[in-house]
Amino acid sequence: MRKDSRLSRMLHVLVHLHQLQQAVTSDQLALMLHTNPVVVRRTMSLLREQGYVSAVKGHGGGWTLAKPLHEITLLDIHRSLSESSLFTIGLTDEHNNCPIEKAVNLAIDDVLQEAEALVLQRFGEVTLDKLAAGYTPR
Amino acid sequence: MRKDSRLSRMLHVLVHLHQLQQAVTSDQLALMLHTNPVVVRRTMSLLREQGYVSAVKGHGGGWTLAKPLHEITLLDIHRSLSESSLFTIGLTDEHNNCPIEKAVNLAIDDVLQEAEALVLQRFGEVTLDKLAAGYTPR
DNA sequence: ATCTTATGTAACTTATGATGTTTCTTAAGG
DNA sequence: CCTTAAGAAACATCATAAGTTACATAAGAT
Repeated sequence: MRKDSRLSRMLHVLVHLHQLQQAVTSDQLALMLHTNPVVVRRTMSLLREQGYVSAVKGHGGGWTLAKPLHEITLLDIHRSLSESSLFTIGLTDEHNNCPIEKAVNLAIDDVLQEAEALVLQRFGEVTLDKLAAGYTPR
Repeated sequence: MRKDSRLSRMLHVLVHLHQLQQAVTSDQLALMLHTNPVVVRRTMSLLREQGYVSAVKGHGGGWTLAKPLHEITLLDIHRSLSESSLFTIGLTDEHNNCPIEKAVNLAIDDVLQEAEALVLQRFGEVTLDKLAAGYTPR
């Protein structure tokens, strides 16, 4: 299945924005991400809506951080980007009255919910300044 | 993103095969899953290759369990179906030499690997006879 | 032997959502 | 007024599970 690489891309962008300390245009970010400026604006605008970056039009404009890196976690960015599930596994809903289907879905969902909770907790523990400093795994 | 519901569907099928105690045709399973027999064969054949079910052609033929439910785990079926990742999140590989990209990917991958290990462990703990008996979450 | 029933399989279409692209509008500084 | 930037609409592309069509193959029934 096609992967959603927006989290990876946006984290990459945010740390660069911090290091550059000046407005960066969508065109420049697009070059950095090997994509095009419309994709950058589309994704960055989700972060702007949540107050993590701000955008300025016209000469000297572009994108800047609206919060310091240590106040932003992976979870913040993940939540800004996606309302959809973390997993490629889906449940079926073919029979509302089949106890076997219910048991199967319950068993799978039980595990996935536990795993999702773990991911969200871990994402919440990592602030972006740790990425700038060179992240070392647990 | 489109979900992969094959695990849910196949578990459902396997428990039904156990309860029916007789060969069930792809047409019958397709009715059960609200799909068509070719999709059933395509997916079931992955389980046949791993020895969890067997298929017989001709009159009275169809699919039967090749192992008792208590010898099959969710992990067994999951592994039979998918070589692809469990997560919708993907990493980027746009710059091999950017330390920030490396740190970002490492941070994300670290979390996802921990979560995947958890899922696989939990899947390995659940045998299919537990689903037949009415699964109760942990 | 032939017919019927079933799986096996190849080839193609569909659906979904991130990604990519084109084009135009709007805002702000020079 | 020109240039530079984001904002936004509309459409194309890509990958993959799912769906579909068509035909081949095997095994029991008659």
